Amino acid sequence: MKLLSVLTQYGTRSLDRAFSYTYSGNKRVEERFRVLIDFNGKNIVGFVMKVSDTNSSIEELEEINGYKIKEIVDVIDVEPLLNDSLMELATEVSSYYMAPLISVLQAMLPKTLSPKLSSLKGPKIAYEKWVELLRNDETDLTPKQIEMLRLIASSGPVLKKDLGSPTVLNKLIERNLVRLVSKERRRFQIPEEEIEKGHEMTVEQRNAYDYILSTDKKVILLQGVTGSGKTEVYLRLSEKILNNGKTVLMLVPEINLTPAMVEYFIRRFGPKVAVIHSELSPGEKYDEYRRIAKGEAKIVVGARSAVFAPLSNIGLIILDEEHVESYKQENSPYYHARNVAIMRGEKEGCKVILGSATPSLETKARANKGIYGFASLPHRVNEKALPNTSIIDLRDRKNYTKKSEKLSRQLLEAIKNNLDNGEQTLLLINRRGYWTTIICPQCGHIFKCPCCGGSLTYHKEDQMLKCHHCGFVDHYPHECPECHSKNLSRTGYGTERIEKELNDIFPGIRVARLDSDVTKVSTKMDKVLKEFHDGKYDVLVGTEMIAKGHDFPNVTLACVVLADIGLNMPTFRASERTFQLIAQTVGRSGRSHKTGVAMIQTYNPDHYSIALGAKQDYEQFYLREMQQRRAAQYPPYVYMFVLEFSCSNEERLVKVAYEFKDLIKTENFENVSIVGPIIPFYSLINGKYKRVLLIKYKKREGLDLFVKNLVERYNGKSGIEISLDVDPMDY
DNA sequence: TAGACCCAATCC
DNA sequence: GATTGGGTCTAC
Repeated sequence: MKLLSVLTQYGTRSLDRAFSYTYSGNKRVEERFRVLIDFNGKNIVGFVMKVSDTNSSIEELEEINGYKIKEIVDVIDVEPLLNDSLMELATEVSSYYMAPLISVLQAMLPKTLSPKLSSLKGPKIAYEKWVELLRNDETDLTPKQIEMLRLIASSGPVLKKDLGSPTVLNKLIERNLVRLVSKERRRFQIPEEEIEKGHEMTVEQRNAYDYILSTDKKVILLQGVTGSGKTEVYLRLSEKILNNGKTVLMLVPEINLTPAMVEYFIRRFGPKVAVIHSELSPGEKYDEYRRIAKGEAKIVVGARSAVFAPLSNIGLIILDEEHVESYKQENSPYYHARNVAIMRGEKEGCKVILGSATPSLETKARANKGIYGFASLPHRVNEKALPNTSIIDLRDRKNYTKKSEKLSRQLLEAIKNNLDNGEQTLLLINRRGYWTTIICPQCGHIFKCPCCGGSLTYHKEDQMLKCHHCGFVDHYPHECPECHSKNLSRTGYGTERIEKELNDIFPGIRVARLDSDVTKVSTKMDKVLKEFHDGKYDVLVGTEMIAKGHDFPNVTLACVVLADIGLNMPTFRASERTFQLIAQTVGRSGRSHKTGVAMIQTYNPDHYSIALGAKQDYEQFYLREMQQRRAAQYPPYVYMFVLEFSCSNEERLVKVAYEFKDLIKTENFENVSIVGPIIPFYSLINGKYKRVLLIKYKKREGLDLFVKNLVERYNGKSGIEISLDVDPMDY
């Protein structure tokens, strides 16, 4: 009889431990298999951590351990889900982020392999039948049979369904000339692109390439301005690594937003590439996962979760646009792919490249300190000058015309100019919708989301009020629910209204809009981008997503319509985000032969993130922002844990949050400060109040375990839920 | 006094 | 995460 140590599928802190089960059946069970277990009267999925043989009876085992032991219901897998190296990585991630191991495993594995009940009703492996040649002997065959045999002989294994007549085939099988083989069908096919040779590298690219290969630093920041050709360096390095017989892990922020990067890799490396894509069906994801695990794919291109791709023998990990926040998972286990990539690099003994035009302060600070290596590409490949950028002060009435309160005189002139010249314009407004605030001027009622208290935005397209925070949707109100006044005041604007305004001011203008409302239909994004690229529109209005990674040669004007939106966000990264957004948008203009123009409209023209963003002066921005971070004690000067307390009883919630704070304080950790309990921006969601404690520290040892134990002890008690986020992006 | 409701304990 | 059992509140 076998004794199994099993994690349950429940990713909660109180259950972050193994339970004992027995197995006396004759299926293969090993570590890292999923098993079906009866847990407290319910069948759920468990994950085997350990298997041992025992000669004792169940009764004896129960006697020794002091608890009942059940037999598992069934074995699910026929081979382990993870290799040693990934299992170690999971343990490390679980311990760094203080998250239950099972929740890390669930985040690592594709849906169909995940240790949870829902994975079992997912699609199974798709099989298809192939016909394989055994003996090429044409004696005594009819012409039909010979024809088929020749086809199989000349083209290798053939899909059964491609062969036609099954009677003819059956004769061949009967005579032992061919046989049927079942093979896993790959549902996802990489589009066939022509394999492309590399470009000649510039001197700068060559230097970066040589440095990266020769340095003994394990993590290297590759800082290159937009258009400096980081991609070619990635491709060349990948080529080199592949030639050495190793594999490459290429991480991008979001596949949909960086189709160009994927295409480059496919064009250069063809079928050696596996793409992990958010739009793949679960079956397709599973197929790609298997193809990687079996070693058929040598390069994996994918977003955040691809950092856990089952590649073996990794020679290089590249994380492009390392500053982008989508690398951080927003729910448990709250991991950051950059950090996990570095952990994995260490484990695999390979280098990790972090690429960006505007690196995160954390990364830049480490590069400056010499913890990371540093390579830079300071010039655009085609030696094209950066666009001519102006900041437009929206406080100054001189900058307005009668035509618009949102688009300045200078901007309208520039758009007009571009229309006349047949050149294209990019307008970035980092907010969706038509009206963003709706108030009753009679009684002061503000339309807010009943679930989370966020403000409701009116969307003209479907004439609905929407909450961008929690997804709540309501009909558009024609009167105030409190005083029934029909005269509602509507202010604030987003992408939809800029689109409308352009159409009003320039009759006949061809405007396309791109934001997450449009891209809900998954094919829409590609379509709009392609049409804009092909010149079917004069202007593209959109949110952040239009500023990322695209190359529009005919865009000679790029404008941030309201640069202040991000500045007012309640996070210590507000300036950093604003700078990045501006720098990125400016970089979209004038990418081919024509020199571009960029405009930044703002009410804070003197703010350093805006002034320096317009100049694309990263180094100055870095220095200024580091001073701010130091003064306010934020990363990278300190590390942070964020504890979010949530409870339907506000009084009790506040009490526990203070209690918690006091308990940590009495330990007198060195260089630890606790901010709060603070009332977060969204402080009431679905009837649950929220409070947040911010723990800032320099040395983690001791503090981490103390906090973790405290969370474990308090979580779930008195109806209070506590979530723990290590290295949070906000606050 | 039943049943609604809340909370803490338990799961191998 | 889901279930259970005990304690307390509440409506008739």
